[in-house]
Amino acid sequence: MTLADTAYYALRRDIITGALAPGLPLRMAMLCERYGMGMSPLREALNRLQAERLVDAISLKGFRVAPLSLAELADTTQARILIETEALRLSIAKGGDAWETGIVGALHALSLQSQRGEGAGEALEQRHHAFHLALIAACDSRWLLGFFEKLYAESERYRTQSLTAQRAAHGRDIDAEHRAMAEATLARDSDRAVALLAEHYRRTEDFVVAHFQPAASARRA
Amino acid sequence: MTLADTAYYALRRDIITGALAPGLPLRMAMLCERYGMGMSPLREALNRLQAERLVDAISLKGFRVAPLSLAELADTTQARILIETEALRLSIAKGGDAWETGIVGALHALSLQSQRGEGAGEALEQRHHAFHLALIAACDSRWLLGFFEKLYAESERYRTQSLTAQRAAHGRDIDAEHRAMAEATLARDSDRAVALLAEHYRRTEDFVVAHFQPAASARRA
DNA sequence: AAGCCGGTGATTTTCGAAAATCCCCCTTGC
DNA sequence: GCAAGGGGGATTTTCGAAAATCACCGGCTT
Repeated sequence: MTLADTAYYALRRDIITGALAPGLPLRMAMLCERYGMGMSPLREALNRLQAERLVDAISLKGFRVAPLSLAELADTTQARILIETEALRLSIAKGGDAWETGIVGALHALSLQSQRGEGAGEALEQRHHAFHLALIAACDSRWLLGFFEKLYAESERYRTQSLTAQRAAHGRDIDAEHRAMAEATLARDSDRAVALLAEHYRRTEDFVVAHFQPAASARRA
Repeated sequence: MTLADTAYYALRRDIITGALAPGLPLRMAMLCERYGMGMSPLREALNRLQAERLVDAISLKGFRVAPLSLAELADTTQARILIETEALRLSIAKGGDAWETGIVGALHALSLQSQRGEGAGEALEQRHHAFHLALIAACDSRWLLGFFEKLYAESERYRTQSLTAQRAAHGRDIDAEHRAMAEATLARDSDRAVALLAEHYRRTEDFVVAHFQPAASARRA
């Protein structure tokens, strides 16, 4: 893996987790120090992230972490439901044994980690992503899967801004929602699976809206 | 505008028009010569294009123009219909006078250029893009508009591969299709507008499939 | 006192060379 | 004859400095 790839993944993670706050100006000198490399690989990584809308670039004024806003969150959720419900329908129509197996496995791994409690945030997030990917993995569309990844990353940024996503549990059993989705999907009940998925995302949006800290977004810079 | 931006737009155009053939390896020395700049801005442009799937990058082996295939074309068309039909429905629901005005104007400009005949390929393409954008301009979703741009670019690559897109006219009146779409849209008849749009894209796909020259894709390199 | 102009320092952008890596072909050994 | 190993050249990747641009501040004019 090249340094540019390393920089890309590191920056991506730091932006999604919020280690680099929304709106933060990304000065080259600071980034060189932080990631221990020259500016060439960093600039390449930033250009990729710009195309994914995780950073903004302004000509001759450099880069900054893309800011967050509730209006953008609504758009993201809406797009996400559109993409993933279609991908889920396609998967249900086309998926075979390997796909079903992947869902069952991902759900189990997610459930284990989720009961394990507070400490394991990083792994929990990874398994949550793996589960949602498993659901739509058989859709057989590079475009839909690519859009899914971008939208998932953007959604995750909002979730981490909401009180460190501490147990979204407020009157909500997320494990049960995941189980219900998996069940409807494996039963090849497209309409029910799609409805559950959309509802899942709408609730997540509501939770984020309720706990969103606009202060977390740095000023325009 | 920075050199990197210049390189980005120039490369993007050359890839979409086919001036840089699908599959062609993009050697830095060749690109420096062709675009008259050093490699830093070129590499930044290539990284952006990679995120848009117009070029492939393989670690330590450089970049190449993303290859085309009929399987990918089917996926692109399917994704395009999903995105644009939703964006069209939203636009019809939300659009105001400015939006309607934009459609009428874009349709007129397109029609003028299209009757003007063979010579004006570049301008025709630009107006064709402007028309399709005008239809969905009121959807008020950055994500959907962004996806539209990527999918449009990819579709355009296939169209230019098909016999220089010479008058797709084979038993087809494209102007009439555009007029019908605009009419249904302005009448706020979502279902009919969406059906016409989807049919428009399916026919374009069929035309491309019929005239596609697989030889045009350079070998794996 | 308010507004405009110019200079200085900070920052981004770009270049060209150095370092690292890969590809191809030739040699060598079995 | 064929596979494995190695060397030379081509290519990508990375660095650090130079060039270009911007932002801020103080002074000057009105």
